[in-house]
Amino acid sequence: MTNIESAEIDTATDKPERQRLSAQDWEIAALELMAEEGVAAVAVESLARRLGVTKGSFYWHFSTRDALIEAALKRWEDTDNHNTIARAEQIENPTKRLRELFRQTSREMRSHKIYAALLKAADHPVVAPVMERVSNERIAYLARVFAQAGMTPIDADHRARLTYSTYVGFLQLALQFRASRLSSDAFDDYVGHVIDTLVPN
Amino acid sequence: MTNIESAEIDTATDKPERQRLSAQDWEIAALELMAEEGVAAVAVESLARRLGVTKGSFYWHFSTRDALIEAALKRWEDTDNHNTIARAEQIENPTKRLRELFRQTSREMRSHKIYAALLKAADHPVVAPVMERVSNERIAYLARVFAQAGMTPIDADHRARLTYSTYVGFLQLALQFRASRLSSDAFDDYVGHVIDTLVPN
DNA sequence: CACCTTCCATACGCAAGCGTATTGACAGCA
DNA sequence: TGCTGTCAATACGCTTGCGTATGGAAGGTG
Repeated sequence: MTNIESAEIDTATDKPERQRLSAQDWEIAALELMAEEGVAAVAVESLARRLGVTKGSFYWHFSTRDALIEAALKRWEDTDNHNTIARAEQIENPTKRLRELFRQTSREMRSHKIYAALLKAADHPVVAPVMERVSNERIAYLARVFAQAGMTPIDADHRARLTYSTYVGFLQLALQFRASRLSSDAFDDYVGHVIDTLVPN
Repeated sequence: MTNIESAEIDTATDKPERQRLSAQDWEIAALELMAEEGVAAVAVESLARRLGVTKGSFYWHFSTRDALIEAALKRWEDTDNHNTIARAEQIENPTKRLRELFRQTSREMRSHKIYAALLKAADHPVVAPVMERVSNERIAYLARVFAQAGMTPIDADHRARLTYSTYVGFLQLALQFRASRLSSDAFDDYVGHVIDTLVPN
């Protein structure tokens, strides 16, 4: 309707960006929404509004909603996810590496928010395999490091599972209801306690 | 239509129970469905089908869907929930009580399934306060016991949070994707490791 | 037996969400 | 300038789920 003007004024929502969109744009927006409001909130028309367009655009880029979610998760798995382990891998000493991994994980919420959102939607056929892959990879990695730190294979395996459960549980408790939300200092203190309890020696 | 016969034959689904329903029946059925398929699956018409009636019945007992969920959760909180702590309370020695609490929790899935379902729906305005209450109660209880077992107040608090996170995380990992599902023996072994790691002495 | 209360069925309106079909705008290139 | 490919708007149909309105059946009670 008012397209000639809107090329200049262009306040679909209020952001002056607006150009034609690519599949990537949709995927990124989907991840953003997922982090904030969960997988269920990633609805086609809702996302479209958010991007200042209509469904007509979406279905040009993706054949279906699940296709978008799948693509978005692939992107997340390939980027946000891989880096986490890769960065820790640089530290030689296994024990130190574990400590650093803990502290590192306790910051940088973005990727964790997405993981928490996926956790709540683990029954969804598209996210289930992703979660299974990611979680098992991480647990296996932890087990390797615990073993390197001197634990027996079985103990390392158990400790890895325990540690990862703690991580998952913490995400829920902290992100969901801000009830058990700690102050920054108290939080560091808590992380310290966790490290002392779970990391050998 | 075929009501005269159905009083005798009565196979709405296949269970020969069928009588007129009470609010309780709906609440219990709702909890059952929640445990199996999550809060989102608790839909009025779906539940009605499950009970062999129609919505007409439901809206006589409850004014709204949320009212049902609220009532069901209240029931859960009052029964399933209270017993857990009460039963452990009988053991004198704090350390032994903790061990027993762990082992006890590692069985009897029913109530835990519901808790896991609630966890995934913690953003729902009706379940949020329930979860907040229940979780905080349990964490506070754990902290008390850890303190009784000889830890300093601060450490007891941290350990309680850590322990409860482990519980929550385990629920997710175990119940959601059967990926990291263990055999019965291996599971007992794992629980042993958790106890050794988290329970003092 | 008449009647009232309790429980339930049926039919409807409404919103959200997915997916389809069709048409339009615009950019780049011939 | 006209053609073509890319991205987007509009309008539609379908399903699911909530809630309402209204009438009917069945059991107890006077």
